[in-house]
Amino acid sequence: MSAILESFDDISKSAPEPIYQQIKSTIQQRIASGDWTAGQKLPSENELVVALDVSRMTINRALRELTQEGLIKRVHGLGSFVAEAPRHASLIELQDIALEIEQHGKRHSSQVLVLDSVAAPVEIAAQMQLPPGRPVDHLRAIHFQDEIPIQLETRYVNPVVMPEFGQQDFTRVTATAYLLQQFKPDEMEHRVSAVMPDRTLRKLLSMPDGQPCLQLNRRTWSNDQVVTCVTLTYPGDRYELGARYATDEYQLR
Amino acid sequence: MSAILESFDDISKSAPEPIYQQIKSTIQQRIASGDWTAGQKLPSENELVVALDVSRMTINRALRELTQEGLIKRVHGLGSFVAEAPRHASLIELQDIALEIEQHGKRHSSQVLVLDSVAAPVEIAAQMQLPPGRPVDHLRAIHFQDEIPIQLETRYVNPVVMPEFGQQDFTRVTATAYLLQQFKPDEMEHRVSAVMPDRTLRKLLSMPDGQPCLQLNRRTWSNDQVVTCVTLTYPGDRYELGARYATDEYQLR
DNA sequence: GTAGCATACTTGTATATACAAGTATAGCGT
DNA sequence: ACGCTATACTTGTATATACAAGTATGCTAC
Repeated sequence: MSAILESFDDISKSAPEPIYQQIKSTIQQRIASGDWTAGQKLPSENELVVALDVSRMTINRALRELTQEGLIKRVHGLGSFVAEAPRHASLIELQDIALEIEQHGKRHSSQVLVLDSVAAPVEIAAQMQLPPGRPVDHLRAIHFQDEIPIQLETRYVNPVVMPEFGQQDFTRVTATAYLLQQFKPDEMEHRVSAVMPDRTLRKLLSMPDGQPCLQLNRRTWSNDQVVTCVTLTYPGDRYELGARYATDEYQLR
Repeated sequence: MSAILESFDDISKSAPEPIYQQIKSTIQQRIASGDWTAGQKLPSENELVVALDVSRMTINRALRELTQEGLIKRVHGLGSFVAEAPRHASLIELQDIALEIEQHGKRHSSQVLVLDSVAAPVEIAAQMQLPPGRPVDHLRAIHFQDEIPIQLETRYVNPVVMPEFGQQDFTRVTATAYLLQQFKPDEMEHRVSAVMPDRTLRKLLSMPDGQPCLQLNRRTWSNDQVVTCVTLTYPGDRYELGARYATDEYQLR
């Protein structure tokens, strides 16, 4: 029990990050690391109050938001518990494919096909809310899970916001991981569709004839500017997007 | 200004629903009805405090959660504003297809192909966490947007939880709408995949040869029981799933 | 005129407190 | 042995209060 509470050592009241966020991050890390396993009971709010010397409302907010994000489950009158781990890539969160693959116990590798700067074609310019022809960084890479191609990443990046992007080595760190380090997205848009691959795409993803692809298009904003827009293409037979979460309240709109 | 505040008439402190939820619902309705338009400024927290005679923390919680759900946007030091309307079906929320189609100004109709009770096949039983062979209600329906087929719905329902399901007329009200009236889901799971339609499916959806389908599988829990699991199949060329939302904070896990 | 400062208003976070309501358990009486 | 109750602990919600920090506006000094 006290072993669990020791995880919360580095909560600082004068940190730039708010306290409730620090608590959330700590719990997230413990769960992600496999340190806390599914079904395990978390300390009660009151235990955390005395352990962290923080108001109960602050802890309540942290745990409530974690519940909404599906990381923990709370039962009125009983306690808080680590939720079952979702088996699929999350549609909700921004996830680094390398991390995701490794969390499933497989090996990730990637190959950069293209990394250059191009004049934005009209569709891309429209997506990025830039005038057409404006230079944008362009990346095309394949990601492998145990040597099997599982994702084609086609990404455009606004060089005004991310000037160093073109100089990175994306075989060692994925573009997603790099970008997440560099900025904090404040808005995202996801679009999911099913498409048939052309011959090039089929070859790149080692796909048999007649198999569809699942395509995820994501735009990411920071300070009301589109920082990056990316198209992730998955072989339909090898991948599934998914999400599972608690619905504290849902709505029709 | 006061016209806006009049929307909050029916907030009751003794209602079974919590106050913050009533506030959320009120705002959601006003936005959904088109009453409040994108970009419009909402009353400040303090204005709502005096208007509703409710603590600021309660209002703060309502607005904070609406922000997280992408319905409104808040700017520190400036105010709260109605967010831009998302253009696509949301992956996050449970959406009634009839409503969604009508919100795009089109006409919705649907045709029930099958509505019966069957012994649960093994895959369905597994999905619904029931013993195989247990009777489950089974619905198969096509949804049309302006006479064009746009979604095939294949649904299984746990009759223990929803005993009246088999007796409904699903040409007048969709199964989603009916179920949403009947219970409050407390957990959901979504899986999205790309599949090739077989001949039957191609015919039902009036699809040309060689076109893939986007398939959304959703399970819905209430009180830790699977109430319903549904597979929604869309023609790949006529539909796109999407979501856009603010990321108050995102995380890698 | 303009730069800079003061101010008023906004949201963001944190606290202490209170009561309601759900769950499990120990212990009592029969 | 069985059922009921009291109790202790849990989460859920609501309030009043406080301070921090961001934004816009208007005023003042130059």
